[in-house]
Amino acid sequence: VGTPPSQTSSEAVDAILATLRANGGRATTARRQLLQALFDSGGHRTAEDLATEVQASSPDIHISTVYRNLDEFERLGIVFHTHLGHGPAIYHLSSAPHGHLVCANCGTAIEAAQELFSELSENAERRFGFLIDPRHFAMLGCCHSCAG
Amino acid sequence: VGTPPSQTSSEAVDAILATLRANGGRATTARRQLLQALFDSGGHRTAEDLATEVQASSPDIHISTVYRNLDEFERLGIVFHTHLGHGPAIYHLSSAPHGHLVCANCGTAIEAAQELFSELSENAERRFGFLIDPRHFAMLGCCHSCAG
DNA sequence: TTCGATGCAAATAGTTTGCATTCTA
DNA sequence: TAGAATGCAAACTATTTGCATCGAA
Repeated sequence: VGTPPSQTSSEAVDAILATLRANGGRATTARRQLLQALFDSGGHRTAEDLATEVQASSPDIHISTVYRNLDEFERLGIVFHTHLGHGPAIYHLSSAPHGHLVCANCGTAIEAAQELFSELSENAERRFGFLIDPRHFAMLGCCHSCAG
Repeated sequence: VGTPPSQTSSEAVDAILATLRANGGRATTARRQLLQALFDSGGHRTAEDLATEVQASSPDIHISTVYRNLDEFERLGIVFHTHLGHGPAIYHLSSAPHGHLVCANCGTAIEAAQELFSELSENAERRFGFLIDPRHFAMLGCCHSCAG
């Protein structure tokens, strides 16, 4: 489910909906709006954030529909969810894979490209035969300004 | 709150209770039993596991008491909690700091010493001034046997 | 015109909180 | 005997599910 940079977000939404149809799914208003919200807000949004956003234009779209669609999109590899700490999961498009560094003190989240984790991945594979996926977790710690 | 290897677990429990008293806290049955359960089971237990364990000898100890005491112990640096994935947090004594590698497929958790993360920590500090604490998070991925 | 998707309400899991009571120091 | 800790019930947050209805293909 690639998203060539030349596409507008609405073209990208249409492309995803076409993929959905091809998989026996249906292109509904809720899905179109949710995808548009994901493209528009490009970042760390909770299911509730996204629900609020789509409800601005379609007030009847229920949060359970948002959850169901986010799950479905995730199953298809279109979105990803991460836990930045306690509290709600955050969702984003999976087009730009990255990990997160979250300050335990102030909550600031830094996006970190996968290659930051490459040595760790090599270590884990060599020692344990374990293949790390740095996208799923947030890494806690202390950010520059909180460390003072 | 060091725990010299020569101590028995019950001596270690007494030492922690003494620390608690020194901090204006009180040495209650619930706390003694909870600490003993933490020492006995040396590893990844949920609050509910620990409650069940202490309830074997003291059926009236409530899960909310367990949560309150785990929080208190954590504030004092005696225990640590981690999230291995969705579902309940797991608690352990903080004496042996380690991170976790959790298989997204089968759920197996590998304990990994902090030094596995040393290059990642250096990278994060150099690039973002971010000080990683690898204990708080679990690292998802795929274990040796699931990778096949 | 079928069956996938939705809205709603209710259930669920994990954890936290308010408050009267108990027990440690 | 003061006030820390407890037991209990109820609240709370994030998420999931059952079911009747709606709507896309």
